[in-house]
Amino acid sequence: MNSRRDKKRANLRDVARAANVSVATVSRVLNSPAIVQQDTRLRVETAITELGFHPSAAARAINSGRSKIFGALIPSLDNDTFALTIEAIERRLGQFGFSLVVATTAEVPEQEVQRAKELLDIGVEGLFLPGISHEAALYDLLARRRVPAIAISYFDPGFSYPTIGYDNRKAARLALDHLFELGHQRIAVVHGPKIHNDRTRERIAGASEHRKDVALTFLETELSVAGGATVVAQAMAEKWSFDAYLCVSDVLAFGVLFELQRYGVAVPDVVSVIGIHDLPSSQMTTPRLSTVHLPAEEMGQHAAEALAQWVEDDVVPDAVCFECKLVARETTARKTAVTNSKSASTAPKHPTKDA
Amino acid sequence: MNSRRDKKRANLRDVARAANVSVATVSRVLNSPAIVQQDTRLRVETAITELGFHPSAAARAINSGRSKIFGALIPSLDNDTFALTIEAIERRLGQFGFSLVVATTAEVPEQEVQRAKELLDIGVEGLFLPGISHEAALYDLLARRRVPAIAISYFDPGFSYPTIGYDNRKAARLALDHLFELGHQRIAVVHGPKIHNDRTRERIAGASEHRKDVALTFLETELSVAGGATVVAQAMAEKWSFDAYLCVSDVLAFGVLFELQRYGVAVPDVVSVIGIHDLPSSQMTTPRLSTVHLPAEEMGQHAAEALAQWVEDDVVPDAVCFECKLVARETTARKTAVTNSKSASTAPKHPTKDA
DNA sequence: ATGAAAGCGCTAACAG
DNA sequence: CTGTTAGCGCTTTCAT
Repeated sequence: MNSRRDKKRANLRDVARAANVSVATVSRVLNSPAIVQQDTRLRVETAITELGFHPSAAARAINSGRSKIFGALIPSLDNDTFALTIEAIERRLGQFGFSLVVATTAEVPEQEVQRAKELLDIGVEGLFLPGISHEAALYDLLARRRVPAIAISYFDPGFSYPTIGYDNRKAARLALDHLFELGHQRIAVVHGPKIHNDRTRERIAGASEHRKDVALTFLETELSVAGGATVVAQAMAEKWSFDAYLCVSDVLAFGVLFELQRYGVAVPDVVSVIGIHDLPSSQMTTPRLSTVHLPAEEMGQHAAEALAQWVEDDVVPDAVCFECKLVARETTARKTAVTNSKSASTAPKHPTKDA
Repeated sequence: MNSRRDKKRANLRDVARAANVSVATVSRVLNSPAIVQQDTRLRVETAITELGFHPSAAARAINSGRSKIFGALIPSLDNDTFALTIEAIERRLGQFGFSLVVATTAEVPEQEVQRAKELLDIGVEGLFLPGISHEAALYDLLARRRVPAIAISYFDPGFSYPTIGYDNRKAARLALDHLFELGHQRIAVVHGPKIHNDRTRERIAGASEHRKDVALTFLETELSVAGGATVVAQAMAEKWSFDAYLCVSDVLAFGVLFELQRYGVAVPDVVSVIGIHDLPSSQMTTPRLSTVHLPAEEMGQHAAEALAQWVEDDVVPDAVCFECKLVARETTARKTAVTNSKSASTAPKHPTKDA
């Protein structure tokens, strides 16, 4: 039978033989063509193309100890939260001759460790991790195997690994300040699970820091569009009344916005909604989502460069904090004096406890 | 200075020495533990853990000729079109001990070839490609290097590589039939660039096949939410009047829906909108998007299994066509007898030419 | 059941 | 400038 693996690839020796040179010379035209004589080089090059020779990455890796592969451990590609950043990383990495293996962890810590092991086993030279709160086992692994890692989407200059991200507290503060300035007082802070997600925790903390006269109600839900919708459905059912929803992630804001509209609550006339992230889709909702812009692609690019330089030149990257800034679009507006809402919230009872 | 690369990892020899056995034995406990005696195995195993030994993937690859890595060439991770599928592939692949390197091509053919080369150079054992229309250079590459590849999101049992996907024509036909049955006659078919995208072409073809009494206007735009919005903006400006928008991709449908709403055009009362794909977000818009469901994750899983089996057992996978089915939600409704639209379309002029 | 030794495809001294 | 020769870390006969 004619298997795919019938004839084997040409190797250095084959090329050397065909070009009548030594393997070393072939290796040279591959790696430093400049130092080999014009005609020998040409001879070798034709031999290479004629034999359809391609150097084996494995063999190269075994010698150099370098795989030229990085790994990224992310919860999911589903919601756009990491997709943009991953793509930015991948693109930039390509320019450095690195490839990226993506491993999704579904935000399950044990799976994260497991996947990290697999990545290290295939020989990745470094890792991108979201945030800094991970299993001790993960950090043990990294330390033992001396694998460089960069925490992204998070900033903490004091952390043992470089963090390249944004000030998540500030992002939340910007959003809250905006709502406050518009006169909103009773604000629902919608967020995903705090556990295993330091970005979420930081943003919640940022909102909490706000010392002014606002009543904050923290509502935890699944980190998804559906999760955002759930929160609103609950608020309507319980007849909670909020001036505004501060969604700690755009993804949640989408769900909140859509569900409010489903209930016929006018946004922003009756209720304001703001997110954090500025995903591409946030410009496309109706009304367009107000949010805090996180420079995710810029961050991805920088993280890629930083990790590449780290393993290439052994320079440990500095922590970097990218500025986030308010993007006030159409889902936030000044609070109207009288709440002449056609919404279901008839009893403006204010909840005081987390859901 | 204390570089990261100071002390080197333990290797087989180190373990062998520590356990007082030969390297062959260590290799055996690694690969076929059953055939080595209980106590020697234990001795070796403790040595392994004590030295923190981890086999080098590169060395293993060089011997086996197997990298246990696949590659995926996709246009982008940005819009969700491939994100779900990629994630499904990645997950399933993990269970087979394979990793996935993702390379994005921005739908630029030359870049696709370039990225494919890079993937092959790092030694991927197989490739996932969207659809079947790619540069001849890409197929040359695959043929010359004898790399298995599976075309996804597309179905053509006669194609030289296995296709695992859906009947894109049928998907479009389902959508169009639905609109027709609701009484819509003047239909805008919104699609991304036909060039380099056979899914788009097939869906357009599927819509065109419809032999009944409908007036189809094909509108090409960028394949993005913004692209969908653009089409509507243009239609409003030109005062084109459509009963319905058949968007060949949910992504476009989002843009169309949002922009119609921005213009105050009631969906579905005045205009119906339908997409194709059934992305997660399509359940979350207001009103919820009618669409044709494409089982993207199922497909991804199957493609992953198929490619894994192909390289493991040398069985060329069969082409598989996953069923797509109409999901009539809230953006499509029966055409009202009188078009009492509050939209800007005052002159129901019907365009006859592509934009 | 275990060991010795020959590679796998390539890089990197070291000679010349 | 080019060739010779050790390896890199592991798998795999082939003996024992």
